[in-house]
Amino acid sequence: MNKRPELTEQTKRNLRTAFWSLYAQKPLEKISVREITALAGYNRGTFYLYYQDVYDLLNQIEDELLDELQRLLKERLPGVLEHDLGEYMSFVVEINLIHAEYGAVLLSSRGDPRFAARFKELLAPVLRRYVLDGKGFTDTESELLLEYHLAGLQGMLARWLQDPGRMNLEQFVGLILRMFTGEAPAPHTLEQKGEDKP
Amino acid sequence: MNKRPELTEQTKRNLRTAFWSLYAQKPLEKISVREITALAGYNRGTFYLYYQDVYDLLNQIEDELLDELQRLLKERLPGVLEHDLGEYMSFVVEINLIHAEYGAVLLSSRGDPRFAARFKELLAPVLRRYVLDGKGFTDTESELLLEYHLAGLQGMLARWLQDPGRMNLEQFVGLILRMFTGEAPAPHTLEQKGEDKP
DNA sequence: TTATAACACAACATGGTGTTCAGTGCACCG
DNA sequence: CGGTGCACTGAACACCATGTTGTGTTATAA
Repeated sequence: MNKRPELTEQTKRNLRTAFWSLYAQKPLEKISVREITALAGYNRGTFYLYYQDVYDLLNQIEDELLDELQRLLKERLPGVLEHDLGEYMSFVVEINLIHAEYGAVLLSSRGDPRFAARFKELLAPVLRRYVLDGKGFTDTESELLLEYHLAGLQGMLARWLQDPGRMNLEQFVGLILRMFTGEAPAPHTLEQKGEDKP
Repeated sequence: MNKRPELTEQTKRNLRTAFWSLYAQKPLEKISVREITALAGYNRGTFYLYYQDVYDLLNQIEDELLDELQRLLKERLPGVLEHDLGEYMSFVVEINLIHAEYGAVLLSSRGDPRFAARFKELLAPVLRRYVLDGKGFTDTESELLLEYHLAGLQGMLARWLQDPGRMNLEQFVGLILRMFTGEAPAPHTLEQKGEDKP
């Protein structure tokens, strides 16, 4: 089986594209296999050659995104300790910006809470180390504060992705770091635009 | 119609209880009307006398919770400005604790993102005023930071509700306020247990 | 006592699901 | 060329949930 990988990949991609154009419009539970294949121009049976059901299709999209995020992070930033948190978060945000079409939906309130949970799990180790470790928190305190930062970051990222044009990447990452460090509010360092060079 | 209000209310309650015991176990999309009525001991048609479908049932539960939350807040804390943020957040957390069985599920990663969004909208005005206003933030900055705090608060609350026994209410509210004020980490003031009396 | 609200029971058309299987067209390989 | 096999079609299948409807039964409120 799979003698023509490029053809099958194209078919899967077509189905995925069709699904996504529907998912961007309406909730998952109202999307049928019939609709997807009709939109993509395939027979309904073809869908089942590649996916078990609609949820499986969404899962595969999510898996790919998360895998790529993790892969890129490990590839370009091997050993987080050697880099600073700002560089790390910059890269996280950049990657999300590349796939903004997906992330903006999946992380939003119309999205999939399970995807958001997995996204947060991916960032948890870094935040734990940089934001919480060595600050003398109880285990319970750490866990709760970690959740605060993870959920907050995810929520703010989702909102920024809705319209990234309103604030540039450097300023946005600055906001993130400000929340991480618990710095006293000094927003005017952010208000000045331009002059991003160190 | 509705000549016997107490009976119909009991029936609706029975259906809701049956639904909830299913929702606590498995995702919404795998819960059928047949299951609910079978568990509650009614005919399937009875369900449609009171609810349009399963989503309608969930929505009614959510509406009731949010309405009660808003009602209690307005009733006991009329005019937020006259009270301090600590009192307000204490009360918010208390109310959530009362309905922990619902909130812990609805706000969790297994829950309903739309409910979480509505919950956040309810708290948005207070946070905006107390945490962000008058600090010189840009509109865009305010909106993003507000989302950070709302999402963070909601996430941390959801996690705390999973097992409220691990940290008492005062300490938990202390954590929340710490995040709001962006105070420099001084966790040891929280670590001391007991001595909750003022 | 009687009207009727609350609910049961059963049947219905509709539509999605997941599977199967014979058939078609195209690509690649000898 | 011509054969082999893969990707896909088309149609049918049984199954199940949906939402609705019509006809009952029962208990209670007036």
